[in-house]
Amino acid sequence: MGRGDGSGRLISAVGADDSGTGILHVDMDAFFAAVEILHDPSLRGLAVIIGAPDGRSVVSSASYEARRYGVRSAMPVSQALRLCPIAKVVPPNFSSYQAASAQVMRIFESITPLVEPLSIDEAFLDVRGVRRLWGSPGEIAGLIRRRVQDEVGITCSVGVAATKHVAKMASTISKPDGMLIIPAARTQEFLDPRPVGALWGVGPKAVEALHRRGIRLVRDVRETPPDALERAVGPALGRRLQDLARGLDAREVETTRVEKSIGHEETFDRDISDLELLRSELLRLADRVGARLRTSGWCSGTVAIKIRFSDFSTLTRSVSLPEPTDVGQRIGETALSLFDQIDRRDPVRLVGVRAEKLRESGGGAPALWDDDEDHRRLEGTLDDAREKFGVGMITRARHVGRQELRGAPGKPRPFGRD
DNA sequence: TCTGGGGTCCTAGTACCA
DNA sequence: TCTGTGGTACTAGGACCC
Repeated sequence: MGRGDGSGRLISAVGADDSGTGILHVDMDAFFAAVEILHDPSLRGLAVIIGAPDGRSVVSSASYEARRYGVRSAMPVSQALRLCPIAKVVPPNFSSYQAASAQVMRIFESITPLVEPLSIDEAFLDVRGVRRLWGSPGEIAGLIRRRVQDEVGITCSVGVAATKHVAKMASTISKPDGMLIIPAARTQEFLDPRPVGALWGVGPKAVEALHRRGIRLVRDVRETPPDALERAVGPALGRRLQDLARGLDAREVETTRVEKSIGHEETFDRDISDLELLRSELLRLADRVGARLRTSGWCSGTVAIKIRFSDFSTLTRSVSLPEPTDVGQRIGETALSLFDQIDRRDPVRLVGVRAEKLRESGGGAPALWDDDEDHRRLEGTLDDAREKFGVGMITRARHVGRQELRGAPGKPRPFGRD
């Protein structure tokens, strides 16, 4: 979803030329906020921010009324409230977002089997094979917008183009509640005047590197020699940008996705120096990673930990296991051994555990850690520590909510903000 | 002023082996 | 035996996405 406030919006007229297109990108508008407004109509027309009202939370979603004050996704809630003091802060309710998302995805799948969910609130659709059933891509985009509005009660924006990348750019520009069709023959005309930051994979660092070389527009990317571009942003991104700037994007709409890693991390209410508490948190996170591995039928070949210190510096450590595992206890022991090798110079604000190099578990391992006595003892120890130190509680509720969104490998990955 | 959580992908450095 | 080389695997860190 775009982070914009709707300024600079472009939309297509009904019946606009859609020749040569067939890929749709559908993106819900301010999805989390829209679902909250749906459930509480008194919020309609207000500046709504989705995020925890205290602690170190960031904005998960904001209504367009809040965006007009400069509020953006991923911004600390405290900063958002300074920009927009009248905003109503609503804690996230992930299960209701999941339910709305499932409803929307069902609409997509009733139109074409070629649906690629990108996140909880957006998807690519390939409608090239269903024209005789539903009409042209532009007509199908209109149909989807009407059905999402009528059946779910929220609005979405749709980009229609010949490729995924251009369709996604088009939906972003058409927000909110819009549709933009880019006929194949006019792709270059559409791309050329866009800023480089609009290209997929170009974030703040790449924008800075490109700007330093005078490359500001997609047209500049297209006209820059490949070797100069690769020197600016690296070989892989450089080559990709060459193609994207020319409207070349051979990626098909993929209906399945295999997860490559599963992890959990937690930021504490305030920074922690107590080693035993940090170790307890690592064990708890490892336990949850193991539980998700078993639910999904996967084993992990590598365990990684992430530690973020009070100065926000972050380090990761990882190690390959002699035998793949889905047992939380083993993952936890490995995480602790990595943790013990770290020079813990400063208080810690975040710890994380991740299972990588996933492979099928082949029958699945017994749940040694989730339900047994050791696990209960661990949680008891942790709660004692929390009581003693009074930290680390803010994100538990959010994690529980997120957990409900978690899918097995092969399902779309859910995202933390829309 | 303060920076979440869950992911993917890329790059660079290093180790190991033939 | 020592050195160089190329391929591969592993590890760490960072950028980016939503």
